[in-house]
Amino acid sequence: MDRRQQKTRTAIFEGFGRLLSSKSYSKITVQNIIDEANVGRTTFYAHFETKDQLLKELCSDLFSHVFSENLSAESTHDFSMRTGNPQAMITHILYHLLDNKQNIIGILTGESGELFLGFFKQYLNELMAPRLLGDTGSCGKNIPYDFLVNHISSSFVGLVQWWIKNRLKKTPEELADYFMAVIEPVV
Amino acid sequence: MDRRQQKTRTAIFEGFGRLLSSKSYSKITVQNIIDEANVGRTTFYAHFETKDQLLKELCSDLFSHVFSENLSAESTHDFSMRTGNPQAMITHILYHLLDNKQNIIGILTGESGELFLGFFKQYLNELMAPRLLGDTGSCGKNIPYDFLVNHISSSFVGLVQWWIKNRLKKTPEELADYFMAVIEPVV
DNA sequence: AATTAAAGAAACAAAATGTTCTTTATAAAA
DNA sequence: TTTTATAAAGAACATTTTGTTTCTTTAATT
Repeated sequence: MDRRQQKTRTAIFEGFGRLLSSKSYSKITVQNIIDEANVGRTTFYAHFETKDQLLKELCSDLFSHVFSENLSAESTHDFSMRTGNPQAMITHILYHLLDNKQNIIGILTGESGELFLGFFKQYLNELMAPRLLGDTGSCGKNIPYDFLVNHISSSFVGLVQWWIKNRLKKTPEELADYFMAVIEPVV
Repeated sequence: MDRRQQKTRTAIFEGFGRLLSSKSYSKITVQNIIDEANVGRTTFYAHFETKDQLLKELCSDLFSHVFSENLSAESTHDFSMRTGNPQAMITHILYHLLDNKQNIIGILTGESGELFLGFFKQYLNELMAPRLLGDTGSCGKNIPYDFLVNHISSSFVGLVQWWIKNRLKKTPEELADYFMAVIEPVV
């Protein structure tokens, strides 16, 4: 793919990311993005149909990265999280949120954090929650399986919200402990 | 207060509510609201500074109603939910969501449901979660109290999301059972 | 019936949107 | 290198939305 396209795409993502940590999604205009990314108007619309589309693609980028390596699919060689060891998996995801070159925490901290966590939850529903639950579901208590999946995802989103609200004053390891404590009885 | 103001305010709320069940918040323009509510432009701006302001006030209206009667504060004479009996409390809230003349389910079902559940969570944090937890916190496991409060609120929001996603194909009683099953070990 | 306050209509500048066209720069292929 | 093709920039445009203003009409309170 053309290097120019790559550069433009990156510039837009980065500019958008910077804006998102300083103002809310709904208040960000295409004009702002154009100015911040320093690209032409035409160029923006050549890459993204709308601001909403940009948002979606950014989320894909962000979260597919978070869930990538080892975590998704069976491609993993890391036996520590192949079966069991949910603790490791959770810590892993949280570090991924922290780590990144991209601006995930910045974006999540901004006014539109909730919006992103909405997308995040979709990924959790597909990639994390089902791996925490056995195929079994919980305690045979007659609770729908997808209710439990949803519960775990919601709880994880809640965890992240709490973490951010408390200005990251906890390590991923501590958080994993908390999470397991409230979720373990279910899985 | 002047009846005219009341009528206008109601007209705007209702029109806005109708719009919200058919299109997403971000795509709704002030012009749409004006047309739908059938009030003058000037009138709208006399009542609400911005669309965001309208949103906030609508949420206040909606959720303060849901949490009102008996539920909030000590003003309750309903001993069934004064202490304990969380089951009753949850069922109660869920019925309130269903019941209403207002369009809560419609709004929650619309594209901006998440947005509203964000506001909803704030109310839960203040009014529901702390009453489910004793003053004690959980199992003495060294987990921050406000983490647990947040966990419960997140879980409840998740429950409502799941309920809506499944087109309300569960009774509040059933949902309360599910909720207690996943949350009881914590409280 | 007189006073007060709200609603409605019309018009406005400013900003944002999405599109079209031309020119310039950059990458890939020969 | 030279050629070819394609992406980006820039400018201009009609539309739409926004938030305000001015003025008139209508309804409530006293």
